[in-house]
Amino acid sequence: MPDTKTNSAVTLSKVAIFSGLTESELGFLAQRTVPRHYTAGEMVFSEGEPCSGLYVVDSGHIRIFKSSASGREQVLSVDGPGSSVAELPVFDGGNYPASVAAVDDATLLFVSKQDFQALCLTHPQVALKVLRVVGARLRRLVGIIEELSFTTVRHRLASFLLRLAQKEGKRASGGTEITLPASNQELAAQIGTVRELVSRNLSRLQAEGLIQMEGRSVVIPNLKALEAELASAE
Amino acid sequence: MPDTKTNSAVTLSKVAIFSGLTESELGFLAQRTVPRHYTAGEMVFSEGEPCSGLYVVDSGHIRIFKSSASGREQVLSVDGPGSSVAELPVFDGGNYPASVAAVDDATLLFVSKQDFQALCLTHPQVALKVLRVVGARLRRLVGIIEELSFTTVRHRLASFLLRLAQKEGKRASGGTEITLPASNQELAAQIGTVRELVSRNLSRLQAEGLIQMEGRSVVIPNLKALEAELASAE
DNA sequence: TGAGGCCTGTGACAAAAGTCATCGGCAGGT
DNA sequence: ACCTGCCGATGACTTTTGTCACAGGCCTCA
Repeated sequence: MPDTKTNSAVTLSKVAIFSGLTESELGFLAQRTVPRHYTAGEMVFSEGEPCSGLYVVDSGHIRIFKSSASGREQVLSVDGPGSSVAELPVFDGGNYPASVAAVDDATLLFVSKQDFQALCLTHPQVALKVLRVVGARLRRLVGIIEELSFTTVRHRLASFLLRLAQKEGKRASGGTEITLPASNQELAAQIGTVRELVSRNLSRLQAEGLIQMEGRSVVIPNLKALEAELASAE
Repeated sequence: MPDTKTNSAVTLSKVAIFSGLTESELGFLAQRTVPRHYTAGEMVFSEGEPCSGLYVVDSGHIRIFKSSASGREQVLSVDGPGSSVAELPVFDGGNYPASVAAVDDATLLFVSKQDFQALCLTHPQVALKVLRVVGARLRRLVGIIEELSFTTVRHRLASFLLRLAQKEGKRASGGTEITLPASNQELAAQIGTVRELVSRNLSRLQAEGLIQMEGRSVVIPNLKALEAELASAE
């Protein structure tokens, strides 16, 4: 199937860590790539498993998360097309430090450890690109630690809403409109708490007039007012 | 001063990310290296500052930490000789994501961004080594997130004591002996809480017979018993 | 030697986080 | 149409965390 090959190359060219490669190099890599399809919620791999290679998101979204013995989850990152996953364990030889699952239906391209390491040795710029991507990842993790360590659930929720508004907020009648994650359970996992506290805090923010909810859609009438909330208890 | 040059080269050869370089390459790098001395508690750099290069610990120890507006601190890592610091911001061009200070009197070697990037391009293995080191760092951060998100102060404290026992515990009369960080304040920053809770929880562990304290030295009579504590509330 | 600084330990509280149980709504399947 | 399962909201309660205040020890420096 020649289609797979060319499609993969197109996808790869859009991936941050592979930008800058020539067309023939991309083609070479694409040949060694294995596309895998996942249905919503399906696991890609679990923490602790030995790492056999890295993945590139072709379509759909994935979530990287840790789970606790008691069933709680903490989301570390949600990534869409063009993102690479598990670049790091490929290098340090250890197991996957966290689990990854598909959020919606998704297609990932698998690149084996060997192929990728070889590529990095022959193309030093790739390694530098990886380092850049990993830098961003590290910053995000430090940000999560900072929030978990210093702030309250309310604060994290407000901050989450603002991030969402900034990334995908639409101007709507009376404010900025955003769409919450599918469930409060999921939102809770993303800000490091439990379902009930998300529910309560959302209600409270609404009661205070800082947000207006209607199902999963939320309108923020005044971004500044919500931001002020962050400063208050830092 | 010829001493500086050769000493630096000796130090550099012991640094994980530079292992594998030839002697002449190390010498070359050592020439471009600037040794800086810091007294206990002195800041090396603060989060948010633009990143001008990376540091290698020659002697002494440094702590990497975030601080909150209200004055609390969260330690991300404490590193000794042979560790490199801030490898990552060198690559992604951003500012330092956290602050670094000397724990005790320490000497660090400074390597400028330019020199280091050039080195990575001419020596691809260096970039791979950096990736390996960064992998370890990332794992540690994920571990911190996991603990902050899922566990209690008591749990984190027990886990901290066990880590310490494993790393530097000495067999002593009646158990394994370890030495706590200089102050409860510092210990609190390392496990993500406040001074008072550390004090209380240590007292409680002692009351329960899980540890015996005498000043800053702690004897753990039964490692298994303390480990059991971890499983209880995961 | 005495004042100030920094540390620990602790009681009293206040606030936040989390647990448990319940109710009602809304699907999806049989 | 009805059962079942998942989800959201919410009240009641417990546990954990964090804050404030204060007492006392130890050290240093003037």
